[in-house]
Amino acid sequence: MEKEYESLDEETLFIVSQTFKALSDPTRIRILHLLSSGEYSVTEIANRLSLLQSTVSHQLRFLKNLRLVKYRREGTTLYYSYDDEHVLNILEQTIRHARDH
Amino acid sequence: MEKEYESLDEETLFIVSQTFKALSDPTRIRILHLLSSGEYSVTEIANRLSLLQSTVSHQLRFLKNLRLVKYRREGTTLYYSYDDEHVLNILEQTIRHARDH
DNA sequence: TCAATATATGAATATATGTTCATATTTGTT
DNA sequence: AACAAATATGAACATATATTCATATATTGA
Repeated sequence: MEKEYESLDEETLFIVSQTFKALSDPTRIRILHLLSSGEYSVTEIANRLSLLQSTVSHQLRFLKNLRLVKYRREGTTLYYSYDDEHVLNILEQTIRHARDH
Repeated sequence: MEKEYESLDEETLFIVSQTFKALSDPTRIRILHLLSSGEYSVTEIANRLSLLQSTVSHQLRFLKNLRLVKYRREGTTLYYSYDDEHVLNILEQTIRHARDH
């Protein structure tokens, strides 16, 4: 029934907490959820979600550092998309779980 | 391939962010991970994880408010255990994911 | 090279959060 | 009622965090 307890090493603890921290902010959740439907430029994300360009850029940097998103350049425009299917699955799974209240 | 985008309502966003916030702190992760192996009293949790009783109590209240843990009384002792299998699964899944670095 | 567009950056601010200390509360025992 | 044991609570503090504003950087085209 219950699993064997194995204490968590520092590194695992850090990675896990960072991952969930990324998913704990409403703005980042909205950005990641939008990216689950395709790729969007910074400006598009800002417009779609009614956020300042600066806010989006800051949060994308955060997500980029954790390798949760990636981008592709086209001229002066950067198209962002998700880069961690596992984490995105967890997010979408939790959204569904939250929706059936 | 990509899922249809459906904007998140306030309530869903709140629940999801709160859930991940619970999982974003190392202390709470350690407590929940310990509870995944059985039920423990506040003092036992504090001793096992080398935390102050007060710290554990505060964090357990946090987790209790989100209904992630529950307790059972036996005299003056409260035995805590997890109360949300779905969230615990997500945590354990992410720990495994983080471990194979 | 200049202008226009898209994005990034840094400082400032306000707010949220985790831990600690001291103490209160609750329950059971004598 | 008095005491001990287990847990909860509240205030204080230090730190982390998200957003905003102003500005910098980078790319393209004329």
